Amino acid sequence: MANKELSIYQKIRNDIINGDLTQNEKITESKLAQRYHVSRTPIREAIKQLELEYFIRDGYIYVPTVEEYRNIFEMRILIETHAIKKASIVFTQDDIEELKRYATIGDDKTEEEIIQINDQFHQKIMSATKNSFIIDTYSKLKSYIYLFSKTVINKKRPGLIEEHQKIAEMLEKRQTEAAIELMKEHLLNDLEFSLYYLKS
Amino acid sequence: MANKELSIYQKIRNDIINGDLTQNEKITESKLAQRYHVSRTPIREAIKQLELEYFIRDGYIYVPTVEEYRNIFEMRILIETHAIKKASIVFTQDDIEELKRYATIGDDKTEEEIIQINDQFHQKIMSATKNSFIIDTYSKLKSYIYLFSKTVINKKRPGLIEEHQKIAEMLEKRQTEAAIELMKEHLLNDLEFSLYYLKS
DNA sequence: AATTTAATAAATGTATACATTTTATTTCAA
DNA sequence: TTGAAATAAAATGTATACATTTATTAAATT
Repeated sequence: MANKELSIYQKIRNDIINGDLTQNEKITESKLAQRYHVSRTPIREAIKQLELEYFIRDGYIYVPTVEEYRNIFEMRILIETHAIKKASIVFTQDDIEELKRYATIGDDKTEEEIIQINDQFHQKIMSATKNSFIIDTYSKLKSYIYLFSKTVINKKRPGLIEEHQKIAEMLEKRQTEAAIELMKEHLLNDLEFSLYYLKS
Repeated sequence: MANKELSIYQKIRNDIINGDLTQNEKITESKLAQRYHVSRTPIREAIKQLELEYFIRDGYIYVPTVEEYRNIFEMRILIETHAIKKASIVFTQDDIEELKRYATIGDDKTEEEIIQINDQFHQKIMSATKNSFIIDTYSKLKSYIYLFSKTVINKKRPGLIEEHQKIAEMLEKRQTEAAIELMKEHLLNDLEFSLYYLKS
């Protein structure tokens, strides 16, 4: 699986997502350095990044409570509805076509590929802001977005693709408010569906 | 001036704000290490933090263009209007009273004290979100918020205090939409006023 | 002279030793 | 036993040496 090429950051993140690094265990630089056979220096960089993305906090793997997961999504909804508003103003028909392509997924695709395509859908909408600071903030949620996307795809959440298509349609018709509402619902559906599985 | 207690991060940030570290100059770890008489290790941490706050980018001091300053404020407005919406729902009269105190500034205060009190005003509103992720995102703008606040206070922007008071009033009357609009205007006024001085 | 290639220098990345601080453990007095 | 003080251990912070990558300069060929 070409694991050699993964950065330390990615390895640790994967191990957290897959539960190989257990919660409640104190994270120390030395322990991780041993585990991944590198010195403390690159471990530190990785921890910094993971703290930034709310995966590690105060030396522990951070497992959000349900309430905190809702907070993460409150933030995501705030950002993405803002982007939708912009998109409905600035997107050309070409942009809409591109978006629609990301909302159509052949059944020959692997799980990881579907995650990527769904990500492109949301990323495309974010691009409408033309605001690197906002896009950057969105990116800091990407570890959680990935975690949720993984769950949603793996457990085959019903309605997922259709919701993306509907959002694209409403943008095409310039029905801003409807598009905003659909996006909000879409994200909340992802949240509730995933919570059901993440709680266990 | 008890400069000894400032962290490297704060020293570098101050030097950027005061123009002692000039734009267009390539930032290298070694150079800064020499300048501040420490090793590269703590310099790296500081640079990381300043990159996070958009003060350094790609090895250079990042001086936003006017358009980019507007983008920073677009983000700030998005966050703070969201907070205002929440505040107008959840703030008790006690909260409002506290807010009003931050909107009243005696003329015995130093510039730095006024900056602090104004910050408390905005921070109090942010607290209404009860969302640590959103508050954290707001905090990442704090270096710029500080820079703008410094300008606005130092150049004595007219209307500043009155705007804070009006916002508190509208919250008290639970006039959500009006409060949102006032906050938006307030921030845009800060922006435009400061741009006038920062452009030179 | 211009453009590619080689050589050099300088930057960042990484490992490691040492310093300082924080946390855990032991010892002793009440 | 409980709790405070002393000690030990372990963690993070810092400095520094070395490795690797990237950028710069010099050389060489067309």
